[in-house]
Amino acid sequence: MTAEMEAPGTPAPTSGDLMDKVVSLCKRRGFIFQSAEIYGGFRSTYDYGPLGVNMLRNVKNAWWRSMVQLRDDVVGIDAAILSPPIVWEVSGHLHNFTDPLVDCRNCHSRWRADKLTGPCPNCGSTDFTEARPFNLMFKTHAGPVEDEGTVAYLRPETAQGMFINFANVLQTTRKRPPFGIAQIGKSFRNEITPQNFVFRTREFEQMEMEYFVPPDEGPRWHEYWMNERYKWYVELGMPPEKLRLRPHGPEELSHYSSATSDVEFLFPWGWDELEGIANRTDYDLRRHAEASGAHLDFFDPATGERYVPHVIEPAGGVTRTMMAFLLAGYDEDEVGGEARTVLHLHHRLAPYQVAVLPLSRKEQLESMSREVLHLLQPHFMCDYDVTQSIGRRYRRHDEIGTPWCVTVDFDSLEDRAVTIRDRDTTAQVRVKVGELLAELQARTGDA
RNA sequence: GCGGACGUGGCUCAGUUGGUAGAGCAUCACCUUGCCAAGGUGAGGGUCGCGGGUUCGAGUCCCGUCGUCCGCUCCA
Repeated sequence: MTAEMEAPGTPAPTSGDLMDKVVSLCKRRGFIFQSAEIYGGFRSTYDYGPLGVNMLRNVKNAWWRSMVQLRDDVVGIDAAILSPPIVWEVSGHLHNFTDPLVDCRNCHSRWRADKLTGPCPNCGSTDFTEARPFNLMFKTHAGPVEDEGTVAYLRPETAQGMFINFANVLQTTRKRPPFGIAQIGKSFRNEITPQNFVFRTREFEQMEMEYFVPPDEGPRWHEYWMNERYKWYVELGMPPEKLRLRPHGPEELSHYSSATSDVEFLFPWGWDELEGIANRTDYDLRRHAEASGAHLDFFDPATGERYVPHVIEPAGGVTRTMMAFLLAGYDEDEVGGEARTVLHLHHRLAPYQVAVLPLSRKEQLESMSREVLHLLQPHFMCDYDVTQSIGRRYRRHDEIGTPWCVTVDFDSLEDRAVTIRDRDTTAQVRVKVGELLAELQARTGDA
């Protein structure tokens, strides 16, 4: 595919209330709740409910599967969230994540003090508030005494965990460039303005991979990972017309990057970032090697060369990815003249893959249904629902994206067969219980 | 943090010039039906975000606070 060049923030042709509908669905069905809601809520924090936690986990598993499990050149780690100030001094975050900010008392606009040389560009006033340093990192104290010596930071990105463990991983895995270290975990940024539901929150979860390559191969691998990452979303059912790759302009680049491209999704408010693929060059390894004295380079016995690898980093947000799939999958259509809400989610992302439904509450049906449930549970995330009519239960599962419903009816007691009902087509197929698992596994397309 | 709008049961909302809370949907139970949100009966659920003030009396007026949305900001 080719990268499009449209400006960010292009208005989306999506209906304005799609966002409201998805947010409402999330709350109503138990995907996402506002945190500390019974106390009036706590800004920018969200709790994931019984359905949300499944989907969130599925997003992470799908990423891990594609980035680690299916590759022989990438290994995973899980590094600490608490970290000493030196890590962030060296990484540049202590400096570059700190902005001195002033407010114009006249027009109430906000400016960066270090970039403001004269009067307010907005209104010409010179009446500013005092400059206050605003650091995006959460600071805390590790240990019983709160003094300068105990300062610790919550990581604002997971990436540094990979850099400071570079030598450890190299030594223990016998990997050699090109190879990668992947990590999924929480990061924290004290954003001035969290926004758009779970799109930008102060506590968030990242999926990052640092891919270490010989210095002259950076651009080639950058291109490679842009394409790989784009394909990942498409494979999970993201419509290509709602996805694009957008290269950053020179002025947009973060302090560590020589080139960055974003995978963007067409959110209801416009194109916005799901994932950034950055060429971090040798910036981080070199800085940490200098500051720590550790050898963060690679000796290639074949050529006799020693070099500091360059790093290509695909870094995605877990919660905004989940949100994008919810928005892309949300649909309202008609079945038999009745309106229904349906979430077209890839089976690997849906909170439940299968719902087992006895046609009625008769003892024998329930008993056989539980037998079917226990047959499927080791292989699929399953729900079991006996309440109210079968039609209502189909609609409930349409709304939360369950791809397949398995219904046990009165004939099942005689012929040992059940009905598989498909979410997208509502088509039904009769299958013997003995062949049910194989049939469902075939439908996933997963070998 | 600043400016603007808003905050009533799980959801969507109604509550008239201040007089002591309603509807639809949803949920649950029973009956009925037996493959696409059917019907009947009944039930649970709200100190109207929270705190204070004015008043004989506040969901309705005033102040503060928390939260949501839109702008300034940012990037997973």
